[in-house]
Amino acid sequence: MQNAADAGPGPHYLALRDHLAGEIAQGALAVGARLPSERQLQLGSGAARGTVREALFQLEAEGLIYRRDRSGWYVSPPPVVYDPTRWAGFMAYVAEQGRVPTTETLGKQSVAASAADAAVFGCAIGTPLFALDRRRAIDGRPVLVERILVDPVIAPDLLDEGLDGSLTAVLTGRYGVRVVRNHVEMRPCALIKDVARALGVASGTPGLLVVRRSFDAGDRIIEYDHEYWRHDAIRVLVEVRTRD
Amino acid sequence: MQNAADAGPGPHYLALRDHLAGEIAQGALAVGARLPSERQLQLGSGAARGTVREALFQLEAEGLIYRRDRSGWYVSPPPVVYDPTRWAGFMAYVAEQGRVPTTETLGKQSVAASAADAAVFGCAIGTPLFALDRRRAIDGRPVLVERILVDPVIAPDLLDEGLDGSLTAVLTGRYGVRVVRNHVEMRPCALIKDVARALGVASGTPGLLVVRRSFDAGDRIIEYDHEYWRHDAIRVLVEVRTRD
DNA sequence: TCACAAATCTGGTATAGTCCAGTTAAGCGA
DNA sequence: TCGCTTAACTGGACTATACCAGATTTGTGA
Repeated sequence: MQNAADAGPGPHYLALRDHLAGEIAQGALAVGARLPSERQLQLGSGAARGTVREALFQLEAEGLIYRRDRSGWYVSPPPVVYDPTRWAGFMAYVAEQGRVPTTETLGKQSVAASAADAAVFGCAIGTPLFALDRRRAIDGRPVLVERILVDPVIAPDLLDEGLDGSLTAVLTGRYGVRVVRNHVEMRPCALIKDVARALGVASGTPGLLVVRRSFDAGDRIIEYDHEYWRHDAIRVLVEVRTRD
Repeated sequence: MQNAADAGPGPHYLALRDHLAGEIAQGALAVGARLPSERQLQLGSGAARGTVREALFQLEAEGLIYRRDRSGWYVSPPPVVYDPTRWAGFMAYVAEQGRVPTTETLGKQSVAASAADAAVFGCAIGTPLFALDRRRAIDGRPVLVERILVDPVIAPDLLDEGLDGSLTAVLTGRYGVRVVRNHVEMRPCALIKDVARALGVASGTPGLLVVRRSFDAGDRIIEYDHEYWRHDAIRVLVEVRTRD
């Protein structure tokens, strides 16, 4: 009854959402700024903490804010634009947009192909595959974790390489592989378990799963990649000429 | 302490999530089936209702289940695959996948161009534009609402046409327009207000916003379309040859 | 048999706490 | 001034209720 967070007819949490969204849009809360704590918002709005959190979840779902566990809620930086029809690696297209990309290798190992993997690689279940786990950040903020599977036949010594840069560059330069076709699939998902931990987000945070397969001229699969993105870090853009 | 919904070390709601996800995967809960009510799950799992809902929200975020307001939670049907590089309209690609598409016109009117609209159409703010609001469903379940803006110069009598089918067909057949380029942008969003109401979902449900602009050979904008999708109804797939 | 009214069930919203485990900042001693 | 300990703070998880309004079902009367 005392501030902007009531007014409207709808639920309280939506009114608080609108209020905060307005402050972000007007710049009263700048990019990267920390919002007042949940308990402060609670006092300010007169709502219960659960209601305040409801409003914050909403803003999070829209990509306007994000949380840092036990630290606070922050205004999200703008997303990077990802164009699946362009064959540029993460390091390239993030830098192109004036942001600072970094890559960190979390692990590299040989794993046995699961049933799903085997179907993709056209091999038997249990066949050894190289698995590369990486975490990538933009301006120091982790935005995705990925697992890339590569057939050892294609790159026998891959695990000995430095893989904190562009994997594609390694495959092309060291092994002479040429990717000519890309198959990209996207769907919303929830970030849970290892993925959530690696990104420093709460389990259950919404995300975007990008599954990418690249093939060479002989239609041999080169990379099979699962990327788990923070949903607010990416915007997909496709520009195409009509083919009919 | 009495059923599968405890066990693990993590939070209770994740354990319950895993339990339900398992039942869906195994087919114990079939597509379209209704889950037990929140209060029943509460009794079955021993958790508080808020905790049960937390698990349900998680599954919803992953696209496994959806809710019908004040009716219950249901297992989601499989998503349709949307390929932005193919120039096929909704009616076409949904039918292609063996599903039944329907379109319903919610309204058609002339509106004044907003600042954003004017930038896209290259016209002055306030210039009249045709706005078409539609709701589209798959197998009877509403999956998206859209607003399409069209320049009256291109299709002067558009508002008199029947628009429950393919708008593109009308523009092509009646006005001789030929789309040669498409610009598609996607980002996760929250479905709120009118959109949420039109889709019959709770305000705040996660969704996917698809913004589409189509141009003709003269690079004149033909359609400017905002599609608000239920996030679990769509999967984006892009297949491209490398161009570098 | 059919139409309508009432009781019941369902999710939606909201309150008011509790306890926990990391983060962060304050304070103090060397 | 620097480094460490400690206290305060923050979000995460959870419980236990309560009331509402729309959806659904049940029951009843015509």
